[in-house]
Amino acid sequence: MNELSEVSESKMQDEPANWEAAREEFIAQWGALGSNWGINRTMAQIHALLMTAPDSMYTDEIMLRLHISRGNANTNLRELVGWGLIRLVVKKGERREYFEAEKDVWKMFLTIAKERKRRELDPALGVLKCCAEQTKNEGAGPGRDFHNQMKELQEFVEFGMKVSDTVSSMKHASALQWAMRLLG
Amino acid sequence: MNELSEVSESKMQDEPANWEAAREEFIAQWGALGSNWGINRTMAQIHALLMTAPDSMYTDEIMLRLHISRGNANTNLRELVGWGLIRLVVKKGERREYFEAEKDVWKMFLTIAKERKRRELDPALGVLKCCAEQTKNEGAGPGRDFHNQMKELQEFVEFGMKVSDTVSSMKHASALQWAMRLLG
DNA sequence: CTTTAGTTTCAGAACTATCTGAAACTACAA
DNA sequence: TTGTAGTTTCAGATAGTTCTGAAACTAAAG
Repeated sequence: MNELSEVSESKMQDEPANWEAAREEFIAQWGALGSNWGINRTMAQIHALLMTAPDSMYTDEIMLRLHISRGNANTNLRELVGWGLIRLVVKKGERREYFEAEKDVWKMFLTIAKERKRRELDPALGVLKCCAEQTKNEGAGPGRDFHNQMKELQEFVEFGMKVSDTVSSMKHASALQWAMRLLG
Repeated sequence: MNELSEVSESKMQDEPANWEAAREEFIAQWGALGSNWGINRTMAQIHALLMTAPDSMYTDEIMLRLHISRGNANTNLRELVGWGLIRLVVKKGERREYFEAEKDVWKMFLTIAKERKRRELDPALGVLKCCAEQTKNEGAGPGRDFHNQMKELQEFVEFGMKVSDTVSSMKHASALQWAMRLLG
């Protein structure tokens, strides 16, 4: 907050790795946050590392930097590729595989939203549909109430999914425009 | 799917606890889903149980029904009250505390959205702000790139929070109307 | 075919989150 | 004050998740 004064000098050349301190912090914290997000720590850390990497990196660099084992690095890199949050790059004349993160914030958001929908909404919808179906012939009374409740929840979830799909299909610009109208 | 035929007979009176089978299923599955949602299983199960309960219930009933210990029941009931997903009811002339769930879907959604924002967005924003602040004097180069990236993420998260707040402050009806416009 | 650099797998270790059960506590009533 | 019904707490047990390290595997190059 009050660093305005002491920071501005001695900055440019003396400490080439200065921003690296902030980066280190970011990687560590982002990893911790991963837990609240249902993403495991290593996966979040690798993502943070690659997101902030000036150049693409290969497995051993990542292992070294984060002090993790080969197995762990491999599993989580693959998982991240699966999500679409990082991609594999092959460099001409090089045998080993490099990885780089998607840096576009909107694309990142879409990827995460899609995956969360798949993991959270889809299975919930399945359960609700099944329970509603099983009780569709209940007459008046608690059975009917239960059925109605399942139905209501089902419709709500379906509705949410439709909104999510609509937003997902928007280009960044039009989403922004739309949101501005909502907020303004 | 093809149960239309065999279900319709023998339904109304013979099996008074028929819908209970579907309810049992719902409770079990909802509990399992809790994991993907960052909510622990017991908490999700208690919530499912109370959501589908015709009447309010007290601790011992819940313990019995879900086969959980008193400590566990107590902790998770308190947690649910904390979230605002269930509330404590005191019955005239009765000493013990009863619990009942909020059944309005929209209110439920708002409650969950608010809590998730608090647990997922707020801390992330903190990290981003801190990292952006620390590097605000970086000149051109990787340090500046890092700063810009943190800034971009920060703005995106803040934007998301604003949208979320706006939607949260809407009445169910107007939210619906707004969403229809988006979808239609 | 053999060597070498790199990738993948997996059993068990380490760690984390959740749950139990029993004891301590609270507060009302006799 | 003592008894009783109900609530809360918490140390240790259990279950679930993630990580390690080493061995098996793959494929390019000699």
